This record gives sequence, structure tokens and C-alpha cells, in this order.
Amino acid sequence: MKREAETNLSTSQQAKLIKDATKLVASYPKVPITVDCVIFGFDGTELKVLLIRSDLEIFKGSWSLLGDFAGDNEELDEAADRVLRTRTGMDGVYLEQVRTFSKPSRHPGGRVLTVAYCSLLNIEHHQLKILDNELHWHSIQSLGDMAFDHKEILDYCHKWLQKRIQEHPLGFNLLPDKFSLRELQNLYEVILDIKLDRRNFRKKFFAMDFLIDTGEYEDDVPHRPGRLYKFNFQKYEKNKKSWVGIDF
Amino acid sequence: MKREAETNLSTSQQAKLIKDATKLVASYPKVPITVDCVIFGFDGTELKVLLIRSDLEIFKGSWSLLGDFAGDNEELDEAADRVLRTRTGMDGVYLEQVRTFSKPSRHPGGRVLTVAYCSLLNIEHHQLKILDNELHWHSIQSLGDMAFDHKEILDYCHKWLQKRIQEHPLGFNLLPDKFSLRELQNLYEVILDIKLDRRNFRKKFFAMDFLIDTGEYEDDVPHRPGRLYKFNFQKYEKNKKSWVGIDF
DNA sequence: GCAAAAGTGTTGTCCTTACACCCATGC
DNA sequence: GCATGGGTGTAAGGACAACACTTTTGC
Repeated sequence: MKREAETNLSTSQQAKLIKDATKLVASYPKVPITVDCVIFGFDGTELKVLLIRSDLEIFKGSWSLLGDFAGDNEELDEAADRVLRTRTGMDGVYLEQVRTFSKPSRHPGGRVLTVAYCSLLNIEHHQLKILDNELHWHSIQSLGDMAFDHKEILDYCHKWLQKRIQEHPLGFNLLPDKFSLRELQNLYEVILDIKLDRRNFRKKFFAMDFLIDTGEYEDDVPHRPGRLYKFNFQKYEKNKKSWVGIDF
Repeated sequence: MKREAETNLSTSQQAKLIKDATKLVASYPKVPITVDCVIFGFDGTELKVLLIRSDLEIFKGSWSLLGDFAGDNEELDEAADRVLRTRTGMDGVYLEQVRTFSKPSRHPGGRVLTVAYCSLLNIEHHQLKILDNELHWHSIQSLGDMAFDHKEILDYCHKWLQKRIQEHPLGFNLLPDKFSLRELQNLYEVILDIKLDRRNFRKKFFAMDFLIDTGEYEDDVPHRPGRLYKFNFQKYEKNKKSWVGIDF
């Protein structure tokens, strides 16, 4: 069953099969593909998103996600990395694929697919080294219309992020290595756009038992300093839960 | 901010902008795109998946998902529908986009992206009207290697489905209009591949309060007949929960 | 001493789990 | 009458929500 044909064939026969496959692929319709990066940033206070002015004349004045077409033999994950690198100068940012958008009318220049990638990072840990097209952080609260279907993509990714952060410890990458529980709670409140009870929040995280007490304290705060914790990524990786339970 | 340039322009100026955009898009690299349908089926006993023999000589003997390239101006959702229709004769099946796979080496004939779509249906409600390429249902337990990266795609979709069915009432489409709780529980046990406690399962669903007691009973069962219920889709739609709580 | 946030516990409610017996039906 | 699954309740433990006061620090 395992590629019988292939494994029993001579090299030249194989070469022929590959040539056939190549010919077949060459006959497929081809479509321009872009990747769009939805980079959410947290500055300790607010959730923001990184936008540029659209390159396209027709969208002059509109804000746009960071996008570019995918190169001829480029994996999409790499394309997304490249876009982020070349548009912002940021490096080593973890991106996750969210969804592919394919409405034929989404690009005024004809049919273009786009694959949305999403990240969440601490604005203060990542310097924008390139500022072309007025690249900057926008508050998530005050977004107007955007180029293409980018508002729809952004909204989709925002919801995706809100769900994601409840199920995965994304948030700890946004904080300093050592952080106070106020910082942690604030992060969740901002991203989820809700208020949480302080005592219950603490209980919750202590019960999860993924926080390491460093024994150190904040300084530079104009009030009583809080204890500083680290997130125990190793323990988390080991204990990852797989089952959640039917609930809808 | 809202497309200033556009809204203030004459029709001919707009036409020019569209032409420019079209020219730009024409300069993008283009990539062949396929859609692959991962159709899970439930027959009351087992979880199965719909496969065909690969069209490609190089994968002769290997099983493959239902796929085809996307047409030139075809939205991907429609392409997935079309693939399913033309490969199986099934109509009106609800498909959800799961993920795009882009490894450059995934197709022996060169770079081809594929977008995976997933569905879950009751095998007995959907007749296969076309059986080309040995189309048939395969038990999910006994899958060997597959063509392309289709095993990887299938595994990804299987996990996606297991998560999805816990958070959305997908399962009710698999059952007859009126169903017994045994049928419902069996469905979850098979799809999630776990055993559930019968009393707790009942309590759970009664507590959710989305089941309507029809007052009717099974017949044709070789044991005491169970009550038949319907799912209250309207009530579910109204009460959909949005918040689940931090948990990882 | 005042402002601001840290730190801390209890209670009630609800959900989850584990578990065992009698009942109705077909054969 | 036997096999098969239907139908039911309870008790214990765990999670969650609501809620207020004292402490520490900077200013």
C-alpha cells in the first residue's frame, strides 16, 4: 500500500512519473497568493495592531495589514516571516496561520488569495526598525475602514486571538521574564476586553501551578511592590491537557 | 479615511486605478491551488473517512483525499463544494475550512498549495452516487500511508474535528431527526474515541437544556426502547455562549 | 496621612465524577 | 427467563463567583 508503484521502480521510471506529475501540475490554473500578517501588540495598557498605509493607489489613505505576495517556491510560513521582517525589521516573531480568505472580489486587481497569519507580542520588546508607509501601532478600539477585506481579516483574527489566549499561554511572551500578577491580569483584561476579579484570578493561576515565585519584588512602582513570577514553560509542556469536555 | 481617493474620483479615474491594480496583480507569482475535502462519516457505529485511489500514477495504489485544483475565478468554498459534488454526487454538504498546507515538497509535481475542508455527516443519509477511483468509506482506525501529505492533513482534521464537536453541536446532523440518548452518546464516544459515563452524559445534556422530548420511543430495537429527542437549534442559536474561561 | 495596589479566605453554588439497581422490551 | 440497554439518584470533591479588610510602599 505504501507507494507500491514508487518503491518498486527504477530511478528512470520514477523520473518519468515525476515528469508526468510536473506536467499535470503545470496544467493547473494558478492564482496569486499573498500572506497578511495581523500583528497584535501589547504595551502594558492597550491592545494594538500594526498597520501600514496601503501601497495601492486605489486604497490611498486606507490602512492595511502587512502583506506581500508569496514567492514562487516559498512556504507560506516563511513568506509571513519575510513580510514581517522586510516591513518592520522585526525578527524571530512567532506567527500562526489563522485562515485563508478567498472571496474573488477581495482585491480590486483581480482574484488574489490571502492567508492570514497572526502574532501577539510585547511592543516594548520589539523595535520597529523600518517605518515605511507610516508603519505604526494602532489602538484596536479605533479602527476605521481598511483596504481590501483587511478589516474582516483583522476582526476574525481578533476573535481567534481571544479564544487562543484562553487555551494557550500566549500571554507570557508579552510580559517581562519576571512579572507581577497585576501585569498578568491586566494583560488578560485588555486582550479579552473584560474585568476579572483579582482574588479569583490569583487563585486560578496559583491553582494551575505554572508560576514560579522568584522571591523578588517589583520596584519603580508608586505603590506597594508586587511579587515577581516566572512562567514554568517546561511544566506546562509536560502537563498540557488534551481533553476539555463537551460544552456549547 | 474611507478610501478618500476612491470616493472623490470620477469613473474614468477609478477605472485607471483598477487597471493599475490589475497590472500589479498580474505581476505577482502564481501558484496552483487545490482543495482537499476530508469527509468524516458516521454510520452509527464507527467513524469513517471518504477516500479515493490517487489519480496520480506516482501514487498508484495509495489512498487520497477528495481533491482538485481551484478554478480560475472560483472561491475556495465553492471549489470544495464542487469537488465533493463531482467526486461523490453528494449535494448540500456543509464544509468548513480547516487549514492551508504549503510545504513546497508536498506534491511531487512541484509546488501546489492545498486548502483542507472538513465535514462530518451521517453515512446513511448521503448516498455516494459516483464511485470512480474506488471511492468508499474507510475506517479511521485502519489507515495506512496515503498519497501526498494527505495523512498529515487527515490527522490534523481529525484532531480539529474532535475539538470542534466538543464546542459545537455538529453531532446532531449525524443523527436522525429524532434520536435516542444512546445514539447521541455513542456518537461522541466514537468520534472522541473515549468512553463516557451514561448517567453523567444524560445529566449533562439535560442540564444544557437543548433537547426537546418528543414523547415518542424507539422501535425496532431488540431491547427496551429509549425516548426520542430533538435538538433545539433555535434555543442553541440564541444562547450560544461566548466566554469559556482561561484554561490550559 | 493619603493614594494605590498587594495580599489574603470564606461561603455558597454549581459542576463533575464515581458508582448500582430496577425496568421494559425482544427473543 | 435471559440478554440488552433504558432509566434513575446520591454523595464527595473540585471549580467558580462573590465579596472586604489589612498591609506596604511612594509621595
